[in-house]
Amino acid sequence: MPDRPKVHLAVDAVVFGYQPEIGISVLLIKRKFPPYQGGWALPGGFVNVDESLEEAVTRELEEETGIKIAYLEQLYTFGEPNRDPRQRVVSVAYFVLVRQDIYTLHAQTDAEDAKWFDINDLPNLAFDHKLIIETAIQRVRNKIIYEPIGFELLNESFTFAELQKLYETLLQRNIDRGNFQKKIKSLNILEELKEMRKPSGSGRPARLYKFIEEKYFGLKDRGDMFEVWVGKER
Amino acid sequence: MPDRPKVHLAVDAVVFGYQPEIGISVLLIKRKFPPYQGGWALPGGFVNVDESLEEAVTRELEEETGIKIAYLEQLYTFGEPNRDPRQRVVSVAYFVLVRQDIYTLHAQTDAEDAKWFDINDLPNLAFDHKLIIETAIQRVRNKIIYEPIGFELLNESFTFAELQKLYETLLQRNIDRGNFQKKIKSLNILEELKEMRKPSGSGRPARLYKFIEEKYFGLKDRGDMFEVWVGKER
DNA sequence: ACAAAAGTGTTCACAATACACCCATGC
DNA sequence: GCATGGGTGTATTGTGAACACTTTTGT
Repeated sequence: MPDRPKVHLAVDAVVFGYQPEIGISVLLIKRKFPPYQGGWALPGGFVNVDESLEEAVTRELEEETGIKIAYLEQLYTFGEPNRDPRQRVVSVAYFVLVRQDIYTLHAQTDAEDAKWFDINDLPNLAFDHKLIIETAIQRVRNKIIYEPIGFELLNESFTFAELQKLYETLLQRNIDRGNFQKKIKSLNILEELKEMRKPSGSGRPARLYKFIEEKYFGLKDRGDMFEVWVGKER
Repeated sequence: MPDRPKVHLAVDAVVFGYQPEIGISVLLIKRKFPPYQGGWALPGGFVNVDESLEEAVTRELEEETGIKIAYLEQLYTFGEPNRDPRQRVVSVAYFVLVRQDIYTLHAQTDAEDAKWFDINDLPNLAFDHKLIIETAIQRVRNKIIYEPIGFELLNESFTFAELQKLYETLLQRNIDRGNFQKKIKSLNILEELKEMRKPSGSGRPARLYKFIEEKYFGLKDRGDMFEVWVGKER
């Protein structure tokens, strides 16, 4: 193999979290070194020669933020020659979903170093990281319609109202309550729990449900689709 | 930035072609150098420091096969540490569609070096290229349902029968003739030509159509989907 | 009792499906 | 005329969408 200048390989992670009151957030870190020193950027870093790409992402996330991954998927590889001002760096971007209940980690983490940002209120970003985040948002919005990845953003048990609100946030549209419930129930991928969620004010308590991954794989194998339809409402 | 061992970056292309009598084929090259010398592999090669990933794919395809690209899309990045037996090579895979009418190029090309293979009858492949091809086939099958990429595999003008046969081949199912025609026509992305295609044997001549990209973008912007439905037939 | 939120049932419209029928050509 | 493939029309069925109604809680 001829000796030639080498291209550096990095991984970056777009980590999504969800809070009902806030919406979808992305985890960003403040850079300690140039370029873009002191600026906000995606967590990530260079790949070691002996680790897989997924291992590299997981390691970097652990090192920089201590986050727990609920779902990890390769997003896209960004390789424009000038995306890093100093040298040629190609970055394999991943997107990550984390659960609500461990979302509070950002409080434990050094707030100067790692912070959640509402996806509708992002700061200026280093490199092409704005483009990467936009790509990730698109992907999640598309994917949530035909694959049950939304559950990875909620607690293990959740109510229909919570699930619906997540979908409404992601899809940016209102969904009919009754139809949503019937549709999801017809997919038979949820387990009905005995517990209920007490309402904050008045109102009937809501039943809690749990996503059962095995049931979904059954669906998939039979060729049936998940397909949370795209309601016309609003 | 710390000095560290470098990862090599390559691109590979899964080039798809289509012939009604044969089906979907993939373009492979016979390797001239180790590893896997003399074995069949995807066209591809290392990325230069000053070129984008797409430029690298295009250049390598030009160099190795002289093919003309109708559609190019990034597929996935394969980065398992041992996918190349000698050193760490991460490969960004692309899939490419080429048109029927230039498909005959493979005859001009040195038959010892580059050849089309029916996707149902592939030889042993170097590296993890079998996995890459399988991933590409999956992607094309999914994508053809909701994006009009099928046209890139046909001539510029085509009949409904030809289009339908392509879809039946890709989706591996029979489609009702009348419903298919109505569905595609309702999308309003085709231009009706004056010419007809003379039948090979007996039968009524078929009208020729042309795909108009601008019309499709109109659809997309309005939020309407392309959505070649998945008929239940067969 | 009333408000509020959860959950179920009912109706309507439209689109996918199946399939019948007509059209244009070769032999 | 008949076979062959192209093209259009139509009845049926299934499902999304809208919305009304019932249930269970807090105040």
